[in-house]
Amino acid sequence: MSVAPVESARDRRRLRARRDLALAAVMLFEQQGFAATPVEEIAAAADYSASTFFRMFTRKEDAVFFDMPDRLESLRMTVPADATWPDVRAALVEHAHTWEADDPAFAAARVRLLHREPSLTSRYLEYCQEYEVWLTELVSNRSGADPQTDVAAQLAAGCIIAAFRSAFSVQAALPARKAASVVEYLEAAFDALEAGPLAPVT
Amino acid sequence: MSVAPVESARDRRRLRARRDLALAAVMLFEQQGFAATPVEEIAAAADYSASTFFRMFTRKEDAVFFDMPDRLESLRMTVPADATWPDVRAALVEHAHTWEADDPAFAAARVRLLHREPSLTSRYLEYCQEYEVWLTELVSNRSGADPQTDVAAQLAAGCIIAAFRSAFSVQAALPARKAASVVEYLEAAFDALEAGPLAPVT
DNA sequence: AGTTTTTTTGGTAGTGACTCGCATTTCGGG
DNA sequence: CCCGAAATGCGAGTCACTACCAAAAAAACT
Repeated sequence: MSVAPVESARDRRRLRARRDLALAAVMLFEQQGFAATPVEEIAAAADYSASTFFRMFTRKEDAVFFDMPDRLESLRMTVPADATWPDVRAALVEHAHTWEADDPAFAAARVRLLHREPSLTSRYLEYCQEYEVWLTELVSNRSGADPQTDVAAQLAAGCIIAAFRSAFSVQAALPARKAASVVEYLEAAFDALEAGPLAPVT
Repeated sequence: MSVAPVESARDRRRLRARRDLALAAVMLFEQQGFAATPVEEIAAAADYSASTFFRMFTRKEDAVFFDMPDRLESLRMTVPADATWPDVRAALVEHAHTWEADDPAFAAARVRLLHREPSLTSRYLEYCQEYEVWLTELVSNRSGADPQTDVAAQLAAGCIIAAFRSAFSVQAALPARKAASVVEYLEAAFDALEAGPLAPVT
């Protein structure tokens, strides 16, 4: 058996298929809407069958987030279990940066699409919750409490993700020409979080 | 035409049907799981047809949250547009209180179910986002900014909902006998939010 | 009370997401 | 070059959800 974890030809083929299907999906969703685009059509646009689509993605929505599992995994591997807040902040900023580094236009289009289509928004929120669970564990490592029952840890994680989400949300709401990099909004959100998030309502 | 907004016999019948279907749904979901329970079975358990079920709820998941639209609406009507943070905090605590006031056992069971079943968790997160949108508008009223592009307002709203969610999450994680009222966890979460949510990770 | 009108309900048919098992093809390794 | 394993496509099946229609029930009106 082979020990090569990443660089097999099969893996490369698989990655390419996932990417092709994802690009086709995003394009079609933008043009005709999520509900109006059957999986069959997405698969056909990428020269695959619907069977293969569901072998690549467990759900129709997942095609749009084709790179999320890998990115989330690399985030998990990068940040040590005893990281402090500045570490986490820097890691998340870097995370957001790589997100749009490869193809800024596609990244922005996807963020906008994801905020327009309720089904995709819902899936997005599920991914955010995955981030939150990870962050909750990270935070509760320092206090030594059980992450499942530690209100303070869950609150901290939730607020960090709230900052994350607000950055993407604002970028998506701005017209393509006016929108800046997510990193800028994210830094602003983190600054506001550190300064006290309730400031504007107090 | 009638001007009576609430107390029509039709409305009462409708409310009762919704509640019966919801109770049947929650019970069956608890026993056999969400995916393993077809809508047909829920409807039959409440002596209705599947047609009627989908007339009452747009989605299968919505049955579990049958009282959410009303509760959210009453929250909107209660809190004035120029409310300050203490007002909002008090309103949300009261909101959480009424949630479990009628039937604490059912409320706790539902919260636990909702955290166990991914499909229900997803729907729950969508409702949380509705709260967030409302709070964002509330907060941005004070700053006068556009809620869609105001990072600070969205962050504040997200953090408030993070506190809300952490309270329910902790209650759901605790075994039925050990769990206290959600209000207690919510007050603790709000206190932590006011004191600075990043404290445990700094 | 009886009739008309409106609402509610259940049934049927249809679409599309998603699953499963199978036959065929394709591909990597020996 | 060949053999075993994995990838692909196909067909059948389940179920959520929608649209439509006909019958039953309730409300409204005389």
